[in-house]
Amino acid sequence: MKISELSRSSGVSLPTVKYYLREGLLPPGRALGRNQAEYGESHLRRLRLIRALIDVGNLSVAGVRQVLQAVDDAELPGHHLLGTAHEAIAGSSRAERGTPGWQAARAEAARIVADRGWRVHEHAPALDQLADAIAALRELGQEDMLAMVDGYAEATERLARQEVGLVLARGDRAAMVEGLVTGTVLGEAMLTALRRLAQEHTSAGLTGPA
Amino acid sequence: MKISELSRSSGVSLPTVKYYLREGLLPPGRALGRNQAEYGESHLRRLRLIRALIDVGNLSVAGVRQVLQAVDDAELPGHHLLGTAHEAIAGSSRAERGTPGWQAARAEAARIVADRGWRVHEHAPALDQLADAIAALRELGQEDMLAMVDGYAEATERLARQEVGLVLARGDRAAMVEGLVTGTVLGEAMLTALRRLAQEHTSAGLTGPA
DNA sequence: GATAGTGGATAGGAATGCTATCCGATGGTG
DNA sequence: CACCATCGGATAGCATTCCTATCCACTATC
Repeated sequence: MKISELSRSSGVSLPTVKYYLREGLLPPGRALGRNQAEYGESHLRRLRLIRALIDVGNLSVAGVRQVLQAVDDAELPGHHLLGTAHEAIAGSSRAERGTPGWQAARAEAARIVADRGWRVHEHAPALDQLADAIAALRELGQEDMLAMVDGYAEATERLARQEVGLVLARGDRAAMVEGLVTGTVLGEAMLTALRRLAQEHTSAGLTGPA
Repeated sequence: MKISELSRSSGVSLPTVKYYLREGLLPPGRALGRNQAEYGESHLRRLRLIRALIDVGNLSVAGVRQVLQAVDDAELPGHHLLGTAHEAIAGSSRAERGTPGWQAARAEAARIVADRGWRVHEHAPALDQLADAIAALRELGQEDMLAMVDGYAEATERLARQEVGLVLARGDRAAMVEGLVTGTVLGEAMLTALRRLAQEHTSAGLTGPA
């Protein structure tokens, strides 16, 4: 198919498709001439993945590129792909790191993980994010909220087992890789949406009107 | 304290403090003269909250303003405050809504919530976000990931009970309001960070090296 | 009474994510 | 085989967001 059809059937405007091509999110089509190229189903599929990551996953264009490069790297072990996805999701935190308070929070994050017996990369971006949140709670004098950490950890551990199991249940590597990325990013979107709904339901039941 | 001291002790640059004042995130200080004003502990506290919402919670300045207005509205019932916080977090989704596929996903989201017996506002932004994720998964041919929804819902329901309980355990309204906001926003940050760590641990155990 | 700092206003700037326009080449259409 | 839409490729512009810089007249303080 030509670029205009790719644009039409994906719902992404033509200038935007060109932009994604420029940015290397979308691989170039098969060149038919100096100014003609053909795009296939894989391009359409890729375009949909890009939109899902940007629209639903709130990834930046740079983050998407990072993820897709990892997806396309056939050599990369699945485990590293997950790390790449996490880095891309994480984006660049604006939080102040390096202050004594943050360092303490960071150590606390490492201890929480170690106490659970979780083996994670010591430079995992999620450790820093956890430290960001802990440091912020302490700074705001909301340390009682830290009591939730255990509950969060237990819940996420159980969920991670299901998620990883689901991805591994797929046969081939390509499907697993896509499942890993979508599961990580879109799963997070589902989880946070459901959390908000559960909060609303619970708080309505306890504090709101009938 | 004067504005420069407020800037110094909060770690927020002076032009940025002025910017937050302009934007109405930070209430003006008590005017001492034509060009002097005094700021108190409450300003420092508010400034820290602003930074936490922006840095850790990834809220936009507009979202922070929305949340803070609700926080300051002493009349607003707690339940509505939660809704405001959710709206501010949600931001403006770029996802395509209104397509038949999305409408179906939206109906599915409503059914999931109804099946659980959750009573939520029918226009809750989180319902749309859930629909965004469901629609994206379907469009990408990853419907097997939808099997996770039950697990997510159950986990978030249990967590929400703990969270709401924790906030209600506080005595006065002001503390509850702040706890609600920080619990919603920073709790989400903690939950997602822990989810990533749990995923990394689990996937390492199953697919990675010892 | 110099000087540093103040509130207030306005302008500038970097990053992000597109969108618009121009170009010359080409492909299908009649 | 002429024509006009469309193509790829490139460059420029634009809207938004979140600050940052500069200027100003004034004032508290040393």
